[in-house]
Amino acid sequence: MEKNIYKAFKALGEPTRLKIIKMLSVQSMCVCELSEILDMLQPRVSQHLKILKDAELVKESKEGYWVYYSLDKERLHRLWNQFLAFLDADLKGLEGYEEEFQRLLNIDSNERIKDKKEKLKK
Amino acid sequence: MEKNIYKAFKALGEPTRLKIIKMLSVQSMCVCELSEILDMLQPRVSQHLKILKDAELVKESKEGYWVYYSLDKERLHRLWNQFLAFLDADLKGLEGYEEEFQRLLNIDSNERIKDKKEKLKK
DNA sequence: TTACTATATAATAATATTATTTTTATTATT
DNA sequence: AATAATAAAAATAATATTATTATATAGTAA
Repeated sequence: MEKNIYKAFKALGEPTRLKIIKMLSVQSMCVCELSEILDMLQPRVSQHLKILKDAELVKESKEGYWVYYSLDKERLHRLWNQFLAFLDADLKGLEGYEEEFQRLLNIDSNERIKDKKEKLKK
Repeated sequence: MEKNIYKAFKALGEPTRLKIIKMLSVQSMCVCELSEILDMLQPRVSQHLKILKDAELVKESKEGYWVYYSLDKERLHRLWNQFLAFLDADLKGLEGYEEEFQRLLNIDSNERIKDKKEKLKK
């Protein structure tokens, strides 16, 4: 789940792919149209589309020669909601943060509280 | 504006930085706390924090030795709104898409309409 | 079949990013 | 002043990403 989030942000965090996404927000297009409109070589467009597809941000449909790509707007909203949920999630029990949670407890109960105690003395 | 968007997504699209962001969602922390909780070397944490700061996703405040970092949640919402506005924006007049807009017009008026005409003939 | 079009994949070179190690700067403490 | 703690910056090595060039695949048409 967390991996999906950073994968999708990574896919969005590249200028060529953001341009492709913007073009697909206008209308669905095949690779050759994207290639011509963006004035980029076809393999470059295909490679970036693959990354966007792996991140589930675009969908494809074949029509004859052509492979039409479209923006998955529903997925975009889901991504953001997942991200917000990830930020809101309790660290305790959050997958992949078991050790971080333990170390955070130690920090809290040692350093920080010790600091506070010292400050209180003054 | 568009550059800010992809820069922020790029900053979010990396596992170490996403972890830092998650930790800061729990509470503000100084570099040494992040470093210990995440079990990472200090320069690694500082470098990623710099990238997050450049993307304006975190804010810093100095207290004695310590530099405390906090998550700019308001900025996160602004980022997403900017992104949605970018997707909704009319291509005509959108900064940085002047040539793409022209080429899209040509595509539309040539290839696609030609295709449609041919299909209508059948 | 043969030729043609669109797309994907593979290979390569150029560039960028990441993590570590080392050094420097700043602030606090003795 | 001298020392210690925190953080940033610089240097380096390892890795990953990007764009291009070349090749392969798949659908279509003659």
